[in-house]
Formats: sequence, C-alpha cells, structure tokens
Amino acid sequence: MTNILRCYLMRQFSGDNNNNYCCDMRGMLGFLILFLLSKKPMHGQEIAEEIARRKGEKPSPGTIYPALKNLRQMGFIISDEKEGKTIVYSLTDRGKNALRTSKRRFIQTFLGVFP
Amino acid sequence: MTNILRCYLMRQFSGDNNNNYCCDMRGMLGFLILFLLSKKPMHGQEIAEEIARRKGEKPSPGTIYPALKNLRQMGFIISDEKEGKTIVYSLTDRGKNALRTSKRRFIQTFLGVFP
DNA sequence: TTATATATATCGGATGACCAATATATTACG
DNA sequence: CGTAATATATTGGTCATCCGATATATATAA
Repeated sequence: MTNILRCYLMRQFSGDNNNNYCCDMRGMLGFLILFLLSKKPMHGQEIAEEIARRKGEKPSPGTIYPALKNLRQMGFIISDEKEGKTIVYSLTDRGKNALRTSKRRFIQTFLGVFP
Repeated sequence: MTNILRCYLMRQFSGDNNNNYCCDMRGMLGFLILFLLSKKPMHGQEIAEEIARRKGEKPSPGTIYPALKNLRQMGFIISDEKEGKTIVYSLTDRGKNALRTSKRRFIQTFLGVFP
C-alpha cells in the first residue's frame, strides 16, 4: 500500500482523529460513490449519470474511473466479472464499514444543513 | 475581481451549470463557514472551534483565515468594526443568497445520506 | 465487414484546499 | 511595566482532486 493511499484512507475514513488530514474537505467524490453503490451495484457510467442527476454536471471519465480505481485498490469496492463492456461494482464489507464511519462523520459535520 | 475568484464563485455558488467547475467537490470549508455564520455571527476562532466540535479536528489559522478572506472578498461576509482583538463576521445579503443556492445543490447532491 | 456508439482506462497538467511556520496586534496577568 | 495568552494574518509548500485529451475494447448498426 502506497503512502498516498494510506493518507487518503486515513483522511477519508479513519475514525482516528490523530492525523492531519481530517480537515481536508476534499474527496467527497469517493464518499458519494460509496454511498451510491450502497443503494445498488452499478457500473461506471451509471454512477456518472446518477451523479449528473444529482449535481447537474456529469463527471468526466478522467474523474470517475481513477476514483473507482482508488476505491477498488483500497478494497472498498469490488468489480464483478466483466460482462461485455460494462463492469459492475459493489461494496465489500470493508467498503460498508468505511461508508458507515464516513457517513457518521459527514452527518456530524453538516448537522443542520439538511432540513 | 480576479479570475481565480470568479472561478471559485462560479464553482461553488453559481446556479448556472454551464461551466466546468461544478464537478469539483472541493470548497466545503467555505460552504460550512457560510452555514455556521447563518446561525449567528462569529469571529474566526469561534468558527474554528465550532468546526472542531463537528469534525473532531480544529482547522489551522492558515486554513481558516484565508477562507474568511476569500468569503469577504467575494462579498459573502462582512466584518463588523474590529473591537479589540476579535473580528466578528456576519453574512451579507449576497452571502445569504449564495448560501441558499449552495445549500440547495448540497442537499440535492447528497440526498439520502442524512437519515 | 465497416462505421458508430458506448464503456473503460490512463496520463499530463492545472488548481486550490490545507497545513506548518511565522509574524503582528491586542488583552490579561504577574 | 513585562510576560504570557489569545486572535488575526501571511507565506511557502504539499497534496490529491479533477478535467481534457487520448487510447482501447466491446457492442450495435449500417
């Protein structure tokens, strides 16, 4: 595991606050993808389209696929056997745990923003 | 107004999706500050402490003050006359509008994340 | 078969959030 | 008064997100 991945992991999903990355608000894309995949397994384009529906702008391939690659390398998502041209991703148990932790922090941070 | 500020403005607060910055998820700090100030006027340290309470980690001075400066330069917040060592910030009308737009986009993007 | 559309993938570059270190000003306390 | 603590502010540097461009593979249509 590279240092970059470790930092990303710590920053986004660690419950341990003894690191310097907690205040970095970047990385909502990974979080959002995990959340979307927790609803139902999807392939890359499906995810991009769902994000487009929510944000009004579709993330480019250069955004979505590296993000998926990171999440896969971290063991948070797994790709089913490639069938044809689509690759369907779903959450691993580790991904579910990561999402749970991440969600708790997200909710706590933005408490009151939602009506 | 510099180009950087314009891009930031467009990215974070514009309802116009015809720009290339909508998919950038960075900048949650500015949004969070606007939200906190909408509850009550605060000075820098108060804001930092409230964020610490929510996130579990206090943003450094090098994070919070440039963020406040940006928001001020964009006309979203205004500083009351400096009394002693504290500078109390509050939202301008433009800041309130920005927050409203930003909030709508935030809620739409993360729909379902909150319980 | 060939052409087009779709899905996946990678790379280079730009960007700006963020922190650590540092500096200054004001207040509080001895 | 001088020292310590608090609040504000700036700078330099690191970092990873994100996009645009490009490439490849598969599926569909002609």
